[in-house]
Amino acid sequence: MDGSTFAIARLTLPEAAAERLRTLIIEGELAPGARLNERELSERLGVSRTPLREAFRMLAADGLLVQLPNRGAQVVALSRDDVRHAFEVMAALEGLSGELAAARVTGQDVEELQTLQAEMEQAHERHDLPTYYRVNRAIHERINGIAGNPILTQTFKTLNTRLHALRFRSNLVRAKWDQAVAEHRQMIEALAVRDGAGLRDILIRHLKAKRQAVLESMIAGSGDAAVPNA
Amino acid sequence: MDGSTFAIARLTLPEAAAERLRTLIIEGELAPGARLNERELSERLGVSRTPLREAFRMLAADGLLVQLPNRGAQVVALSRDDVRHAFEVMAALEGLSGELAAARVTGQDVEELQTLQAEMEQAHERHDLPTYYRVNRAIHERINGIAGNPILTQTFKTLNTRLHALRFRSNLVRAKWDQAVAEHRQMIEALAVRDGAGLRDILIRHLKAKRQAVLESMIAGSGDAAVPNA
DNA sequence: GGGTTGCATTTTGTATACAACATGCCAAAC
DNA sequence: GTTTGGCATGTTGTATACAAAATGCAACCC
Repeated sequence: MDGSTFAIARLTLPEAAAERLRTLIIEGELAPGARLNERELSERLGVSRTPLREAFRMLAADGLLVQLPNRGAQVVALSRDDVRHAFEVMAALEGLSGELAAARVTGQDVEELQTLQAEMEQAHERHDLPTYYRVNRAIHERINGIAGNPILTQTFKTLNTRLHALRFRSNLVRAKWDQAVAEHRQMIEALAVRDGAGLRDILIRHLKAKRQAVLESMIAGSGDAAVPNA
Repeated sequence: MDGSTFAIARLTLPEAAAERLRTLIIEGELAPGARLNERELSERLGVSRTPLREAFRMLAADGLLVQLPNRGAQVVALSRDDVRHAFEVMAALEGLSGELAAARVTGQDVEELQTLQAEMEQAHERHDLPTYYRVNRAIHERINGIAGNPILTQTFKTLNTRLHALRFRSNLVRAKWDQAVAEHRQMIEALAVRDGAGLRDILIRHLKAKRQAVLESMIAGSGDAAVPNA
């Protein structure tokens, strides 16, 4: 047996703190560029500074925070270039994911995806954005899972989390939404016939549209970030 | 001015500790699967447990350690599947790197790379393995730099560091060495004529050969790791 | 007045004491 | 003989005290 199949997930305190902070960052409670005071935050979270600092390290590894020596942590402010670069890498990874998934997909996988797709289209029709996002995410995670490469999944997830800190969800315009739903249908069709190259292309196109949406949601500006993020 | 141009690099204590541990792991001083006792290690490194724990978090993010709740940290033991997965992702990233580099390369870049290539071939001829590795690494970093995508560079580096923990350097056989040098020459030729697709293919082939070498250097076994690494 | 220097305050960095948890052993019960 | 429960020991987890560094302010000098 797996051995960890029945293990109950116990979140350590630093993990829990990191999770909470991640939410606060993604929801914009902690704004990009904001400096995080350790004492204040530890009181707000009801945790002492030691586990909080470990949480900082984890988030810094995720790219959500930057830590400056003797000057603490601040929330990253992604530049337009950062977004472009992240999407460039994510496109390559999605492409790989598509090829692998097409090679390994089973009939049952396709059925499950078609169910999800139907669910998503219903949400689309009744303008249920939250459900749409949830199912959308589920579909992508499913395809990633079919690809069967945990390192790929994890690498992709890290980049994705970083971008989520931008909170670009808000302004999804109708035309793009329609397009995204259509692309999703194409994905599953490509998967069903195991067309790896085709799926690859669709995923990359899909991601390019997403990048465009993210960039448009960002206020205009140069490629400079408000905060160093390397 | 840049502002940080004259800044002297001060390594924080956790960073320094992480760096030292990274070396110890890569050089095999700390064997895969080994459990790291905090008190003992902190004494050996002359550092208290607090910064050491932050170093652990950093290395865990790099994928060099796994941290089990209430059971401390252990050095990861990569399975053959892990290696396969990592190379799959790295190949996709290298391919992207090649395409981007071909699109952005300048004449000066090519000249510099040709100098490095000559240096490498000399090292190859006099069987100077350490120099070969150093220049080899420099060339790859150079190409990665030309691609001009810091996120790509960093993602790649992380995966590379992970694999280095395997210490596969030792058994490089003659035939493979010759082949690697030849492939390097092809890379630079492809770059010189801005053949992105060509460079992409060469880099991916190059990486596949490397993967093969790494897998052969690992003792035979199933895909299972001695230590959970997710 | 503009600039610099030194001090007070705030904040981060490190060490360490204490608490919680895991592990191995031994004895007792079945 | 095997299993279970409790205990002793060691190791990790957390809080906190103290040290070091950065920051802001005010006095001082030119």
